[in-house]
Amino acid sequence: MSSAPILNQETIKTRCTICKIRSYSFCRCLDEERLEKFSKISSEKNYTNKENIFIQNDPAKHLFNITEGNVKIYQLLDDGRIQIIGFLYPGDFFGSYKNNKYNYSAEAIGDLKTCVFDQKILEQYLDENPVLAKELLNQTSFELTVAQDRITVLGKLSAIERISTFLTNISEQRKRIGWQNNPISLPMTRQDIADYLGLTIETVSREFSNLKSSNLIKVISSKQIYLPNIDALKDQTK
Amino acid sequence: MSSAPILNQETIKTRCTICKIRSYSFCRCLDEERLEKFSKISSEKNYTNKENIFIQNDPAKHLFNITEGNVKIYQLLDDGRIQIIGFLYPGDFFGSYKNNKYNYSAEAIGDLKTCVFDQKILEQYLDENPVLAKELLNQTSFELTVAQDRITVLGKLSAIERISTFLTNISEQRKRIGWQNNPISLPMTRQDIADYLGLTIETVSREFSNLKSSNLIKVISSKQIYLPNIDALKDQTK
DNA sequence: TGATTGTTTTGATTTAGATCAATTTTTATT
DNA sequence: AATAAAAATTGATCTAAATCAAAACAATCA
Repeated sequence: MSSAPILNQETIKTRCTICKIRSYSFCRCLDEERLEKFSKISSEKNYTNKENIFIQNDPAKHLFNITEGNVKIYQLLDDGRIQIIGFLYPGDFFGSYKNNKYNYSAEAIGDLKTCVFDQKILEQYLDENPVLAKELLNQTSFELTVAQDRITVLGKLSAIERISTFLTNISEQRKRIGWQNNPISLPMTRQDIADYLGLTIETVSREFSNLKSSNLIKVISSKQIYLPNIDALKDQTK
Repeated sequence: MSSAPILNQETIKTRCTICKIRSYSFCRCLDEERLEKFSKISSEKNYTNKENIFIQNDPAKHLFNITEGNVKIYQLLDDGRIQIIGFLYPGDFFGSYKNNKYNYSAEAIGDLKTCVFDQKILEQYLDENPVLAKELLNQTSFELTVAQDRITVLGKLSAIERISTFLTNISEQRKRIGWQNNPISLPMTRQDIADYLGLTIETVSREFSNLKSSNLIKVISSKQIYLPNIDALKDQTK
């Protein structure tokens, strides 16, 4: 019986060491030794398409890290209007590591695997491992610049500019995490894209058609888009 | 001659200990002893109305903390369109503590006093004082939620909703830092408000007039607004 | 004090994107 | 393969906010 916890420990240790997204996730700053401890304070949790991970204003108890799949985070207004704050990909974290409530709702797009941390335990771990606090600060600062860029997109860009920006950004994000960046796969629906860009589904659809007729995109399938001329597409983004 | 550096040191120490905004700024987490060291790695720098503190894409060398006055941070598109990312008030920090370039431009609104940190020196200090790293992480996380809320404002709210949200947010921010929260002073111009809310100056002006005729605001002077019924104004924000 | 300049307001017109309404296409189910 | 359900596209019309234009108001200064 005494071997059981050790086996378990080994299994947990393995989870982090074999994790495919570690190299571009916030845990990349931890060495082998620290990682072993870190494995123990996290656990795996999976979700299926459209499953809610948490909703806005819930008491914030967890921080999540995507290991596989995609997430949309969004805010709902009381009259039903929705604004998608962001689409998240493997290596991205979401939830809250500190605040008392979640600032947005989170929903799985397709099958999703996450690595979950209890907020309080993570905070303790941060105190003992300042290097992780600094890395989280780095990543949060980067998230902030992304959010600021989005403010400009929503405040100032036209529909065609928003969509061109969206497509080129996705292509760049794919390149960053070492995925195929052309053609790009769009895991979200056209409605999601509309709710992300502050447009209606009809406008998104029309602008996709326009880009298609100007040969700036090639719609392989509605969720597989080839960008024959990324530079020309970038010119559309102003 | 040997007394000069000591005097200087005393002066610098005094600067932090007598600082009026410390209680709501990121340095609030430091004790007396640490604060003394902290004083030495920062310096004071002042600006006048419309003076640029830095511009977007400049190599990021400094982090600034507002001790007195207001700042607008903004992004410029190449065709001259402008989006104001945020208006900053005493206790707010801006610039960059890590990234290689500034993500926005920063300009003084009126007379401005700042506390300036060299990025590299601050980063060293963070390594030695994890408590400050955690506090910066907390504040940056909060900034991120503010930016996310702004994404929803710009993506989904109508003109009248944006302006009502803007006014009630300012009132709440004033309350938070212990200032007069009604009437509120608006240090920025109507054009600035338009560029902040993704609207034109004409639309801002018209909606101010509408709020005036529905008795939801009282324009004491163009930059002094009284909110006779904040709850009713909040209803406008949806 | 009046002249000049900058800021804000108000009015008339235009337009980008929303809304309303069908189709068409894709995906899932039996 | 046929059917149903969901997602995406296309067309016609409408509208909130932009644009264009002018006047009113406020601040600065010689």
